[in-house]
Amino acid sequence: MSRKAPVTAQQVARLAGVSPTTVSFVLNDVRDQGIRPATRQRVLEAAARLGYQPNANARSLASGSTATVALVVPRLDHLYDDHFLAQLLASVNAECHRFGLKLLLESAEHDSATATGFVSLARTRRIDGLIVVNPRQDQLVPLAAVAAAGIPLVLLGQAAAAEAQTGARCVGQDTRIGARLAVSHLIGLGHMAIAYIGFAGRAYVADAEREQGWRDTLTAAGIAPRDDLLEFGALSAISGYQAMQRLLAAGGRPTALFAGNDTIAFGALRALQEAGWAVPQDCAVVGYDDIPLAAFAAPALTTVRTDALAHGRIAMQALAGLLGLSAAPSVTVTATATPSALNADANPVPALVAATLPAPELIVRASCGVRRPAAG
Amino acid sequence: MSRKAPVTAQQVARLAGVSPTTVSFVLNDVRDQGIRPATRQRVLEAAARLGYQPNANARSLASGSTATVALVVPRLDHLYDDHFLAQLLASVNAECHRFGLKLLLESAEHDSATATGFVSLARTRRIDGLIVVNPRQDQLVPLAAVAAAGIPLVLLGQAAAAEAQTGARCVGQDTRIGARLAVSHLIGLGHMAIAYIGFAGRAYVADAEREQGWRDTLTAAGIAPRDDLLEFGALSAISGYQAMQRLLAAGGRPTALFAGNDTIAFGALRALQEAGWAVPQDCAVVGYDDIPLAAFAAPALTTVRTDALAHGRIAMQALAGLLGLSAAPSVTVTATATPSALNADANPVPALVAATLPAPELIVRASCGVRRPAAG
DNA sequence: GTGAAAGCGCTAACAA
DNA sequence: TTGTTAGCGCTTTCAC
Repeated sequence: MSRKAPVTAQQVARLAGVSPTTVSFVLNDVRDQGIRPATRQRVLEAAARLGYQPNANARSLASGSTATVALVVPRLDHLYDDHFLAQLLASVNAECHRFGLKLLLESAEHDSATATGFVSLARTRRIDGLIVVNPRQDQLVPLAAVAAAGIPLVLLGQAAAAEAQTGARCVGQDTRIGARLAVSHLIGLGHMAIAYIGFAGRAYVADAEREQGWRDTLTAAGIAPRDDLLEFGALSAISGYQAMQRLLAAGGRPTALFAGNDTIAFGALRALQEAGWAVPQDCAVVGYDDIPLAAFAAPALTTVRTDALAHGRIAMQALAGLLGLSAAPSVTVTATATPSALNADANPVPALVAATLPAPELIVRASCGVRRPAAG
Repeated sequence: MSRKAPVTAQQVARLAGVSPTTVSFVLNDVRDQGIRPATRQRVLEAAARLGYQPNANARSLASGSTATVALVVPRLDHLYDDHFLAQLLASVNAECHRFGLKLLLESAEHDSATATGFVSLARTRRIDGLIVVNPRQDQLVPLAAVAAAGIPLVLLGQAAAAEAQTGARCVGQDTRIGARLAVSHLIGLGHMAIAYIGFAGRAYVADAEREQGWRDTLTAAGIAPRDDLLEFGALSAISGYQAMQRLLAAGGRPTALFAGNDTIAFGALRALQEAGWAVPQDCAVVGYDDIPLAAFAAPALTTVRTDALAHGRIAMQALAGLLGLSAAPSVTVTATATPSALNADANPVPALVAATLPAPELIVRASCGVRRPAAG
């Protein structure tokens, strides 16, 4: 069956015996036009009877806003191993809903530094604003240009420091804090030979920060960070497995490991086990992220929990603020469209993001050598 | 800084000394208009110099197509535990790129049965087509209406049977096949008391099928499926942990477990371990999905691998077929826009999806009681 | 080969 | 309080 010709505002207007303007006013809930309740009612009924749904493109073209935002992630296949990203995605999406916004998903993996997809998304007016997750260093310049062009932009996973550099709103935490939590706990347990396995060879800020946190905390405790206790994996368990094997082969004899993420920790646990090392007796292990399976590792994994959902939520709220949306969308009746996102004026009022990111938290389980508390 | 007034096709036309029409022809690569190479060149240069990016909304309004498709998932927070979904998302996105399409992400969790978001997406012309993942039973009627309205629709995770019922293209496998693989392997190892833990209380087709596969395979082998060896969890590890505890408490004394997914298997392993049961000696365990951590469970998890990436890829190819796009997009120069997706005519040629879904595969590791092959 | 002109369906001044 | 009238920026038919 072929597509039915869609119902237009014209038809609704005709059926209700009013002009298209009135239909537009009623359906967009323009209050200060003082539409008479009876007229309003008539239009609403006509729209409902015809099953009218406004054409989003026509609306966007005329109004200049799309009620759509983009979430740009470095690579979507990180989703396989990066639980933090999965949570981010889910919470950003949920928050979008609350603001009546649609979410366009974009991965930056195919973009060269010159022709970045997010720039084009913004310039083709497909979206009203965007959130960029963990931008690479070489993307900061094009991103600054996007921000300078007045396009609402939030950088997620970038500590506030980047705000001056890029002119974009930044939501993120210095993950050195989490690293400190993990490493100082291990130091407190008496460990001196604490290894670190990074997850991205310093390509991402978060990884570099975590390594720096490891260094700083050791140094502050009067322990020299040893390069023979430093290894790099990727995000995956297998990479952690291999990195741990290299660490063991190098002969540095770590008594504890701080893994850049939980998935890597899983791989490391296996490598240790295969090498005949008992965890935590021969080597304590601490991970990062508190993925759902962390509590189900053998032994259960001590890890640093950061609130990914809060990150996503706050980033989206910041973006909504830049877009000039602050309240939840009013629940509109029947065929009425989602409220259109109004463009912020020049120099939008800086969004007050009341909520702040909760501090990371160390979740102590069996793998670091303390008697295990309740599972989970 | 406020938003710069965007460059329009008019300006490009002026600079190139041609009409807007010609600009449109050149930039859309309209071949049969026989644009003179010199003119073409002039337009291209003007566009590049001005940094022209066509307004996507205007283009969609005029052409009727959006070059955007939606991916509708039941709930996005399933992403925390459902690795299959993560892979689906990544592969659908990657394939979108190849066709020059944008991806709108939509979760169906907020939709009541009456006002389904995907219906409105399609009717507001925000998208050219959509892929719906694991539709619920009560969504099939609205989905059939979408298909009947001529909107390109692919159902993912729905075996071909649903094709007649919904009028939509269905991409999926009967997961009874995978269940059979797992259960018959256990039977082959001599197990008679084989338990099953489902992941969704039969709410989703895939779960019901898996349970049915468990029943059928047992029955075919002359073993009566026992209700005291049947339990239900959710998708998560903790739910698997609890379900396994209930199974143990019920006293059915299973010698093997088939878990509805790997995450549940992780939970079950922990419950068994805490109860003092050795795996695989006292109870063999087989999972489903082959998540990246499956090989790193202790013991390494035997599991059924289905090719999620292929599912996503093929679904997207099917959708592209319905949209009348089949080739990869031509790589267009500089400022040229993405090729617009042409609407399929009435009664589009049924897409020939050459690629078929690979059959599920049993990955044998240590947890089912066979000497463990190489890790990974 | 190229241009003129008529929309696509909606919004929003400005009139009435 | 409502209707008239221009566009928004692009595509596309038809005439030159």
